[in-house]
Amino acid sequence: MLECERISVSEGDMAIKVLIVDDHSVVRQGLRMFLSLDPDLAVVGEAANGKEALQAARKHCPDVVLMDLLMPVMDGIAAIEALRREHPKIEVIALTSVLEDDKVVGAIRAGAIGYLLKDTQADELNRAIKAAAAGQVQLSPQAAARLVREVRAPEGPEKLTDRETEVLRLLARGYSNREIAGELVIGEKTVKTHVSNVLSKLNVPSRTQAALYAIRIGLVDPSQS
Amino acid sequence: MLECERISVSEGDMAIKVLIVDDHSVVRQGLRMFLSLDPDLAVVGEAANGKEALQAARKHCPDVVLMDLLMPVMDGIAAIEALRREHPKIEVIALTSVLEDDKVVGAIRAGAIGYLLKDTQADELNRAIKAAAAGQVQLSPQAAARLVREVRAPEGPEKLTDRETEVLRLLARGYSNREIAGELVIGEKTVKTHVSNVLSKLNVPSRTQAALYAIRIGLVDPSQS
DNA sequence: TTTTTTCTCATTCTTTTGGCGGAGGCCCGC
DNA sequence: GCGGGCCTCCGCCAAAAGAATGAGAAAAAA
Repeated sequence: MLECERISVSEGDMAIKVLIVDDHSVVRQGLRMFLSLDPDLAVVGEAANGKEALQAARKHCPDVVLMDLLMPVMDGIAAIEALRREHPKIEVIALTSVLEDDKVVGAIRAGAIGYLLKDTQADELNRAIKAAAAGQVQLSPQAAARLVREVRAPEGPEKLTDRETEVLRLLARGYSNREIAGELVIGEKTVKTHVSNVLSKLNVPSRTQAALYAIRIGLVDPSQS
Repeated sequence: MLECERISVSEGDMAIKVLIVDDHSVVRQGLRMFLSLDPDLAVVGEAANGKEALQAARKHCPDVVLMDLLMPVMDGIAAIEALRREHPKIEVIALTSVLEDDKVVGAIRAGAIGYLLKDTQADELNRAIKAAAAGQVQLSPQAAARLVREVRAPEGPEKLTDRETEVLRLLARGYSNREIAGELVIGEKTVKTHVSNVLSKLNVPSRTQAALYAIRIGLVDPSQS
């Protein structure tokens, strides 16, 4: 069903086909330059967001995908999931400029085999790609550190207590801590405690993301308010 | 940017293009019948909810939109706001079965030029559409009464610039200022300026509420993220 | 060509948020 | 009776967010 073009790689017969996904064309160009120095690698396509990445993957059938995580239209993590679901044989290396705890875990969980920072040296990047093509895990040391911390936390959004759910509900309607405190007739400090617990349990870094979570799971109706 | 199909109206050259938005296909059919009796009017499209309405508006570029207020997915008032923001030249007539105080005001504030009940007579409806196309206000007497009570609320969200909209879009996906800055390749200070402007223009006190607004008007899809 | 808008960045200051640790009271199940 | 979870609150502290204002540059509109 998924027809991949049978490209004849210009150099060598076994070059690793790489797809670059990043919303900044500058970055794409930069990566292309990096990778072109290695005859074992062949950049077969580029994409500016997750959606394009899926299309490009269908068309070019790469061995490895370099995927930025912060992108418009379709976020990198979502793209990784979709990509892996559709093409289990394609390995994905997540590539970001900043190291974010939740992103690391999210990317790995979504199916990435590697996680590198954009300031990675050219040769390290090349090695990582080759490792990925061989199905070997390749993490930047920092990313690995973040990961182990999470690994032993078997994860899965923990259950919220009744009170926490209530706080989340108000939070997701745009209430400030003070307003929530007023509404629930408790102290603002208490609210902060609850909010902190909610953020930690949901594993999100900010109240806005907690609000988005609440909306996603239907805790609140965004059109009401 | 927004290309509208250059349709050649079957009858007459200056027929008023009307878009019907209602979640009940029966109602849509009924309205279509009503309006087809008048050669000056041409129904160019239908939509079942706010989101479809936005798409349909982009595609068909109507002169007047008949908008039901009670709809799933995207509420009518939110749709009016989004529609008016995107196409200031399109006039919207709110159409409901029941008269509700807050809905009237909300609809007008959102940018509707008219407010009619669904039991309106065919000829009155036609007149209202023509009036709306000419930029004239047309309210049902009852609606007018409710409105005057509320009249002096000089609100109305100001228009966001392209950049501000972009910032809002990211903000509504839970991005921090720093992340937005990284994504747009600008300084964090600049992002803060934009965010401040957005909050001020939307008249909301926090980024979370701005995010909720963005979701309400369909700027972002909460299920993606 | 002016004028206006937009985008950019900066500084300063206040408020809000969020993390971390501790603590007392309460109720429930073992 | 005794842990354990839950709710409540406290303080301290660092980071983030937000308001207010100014200002240069580029682009668009007049």
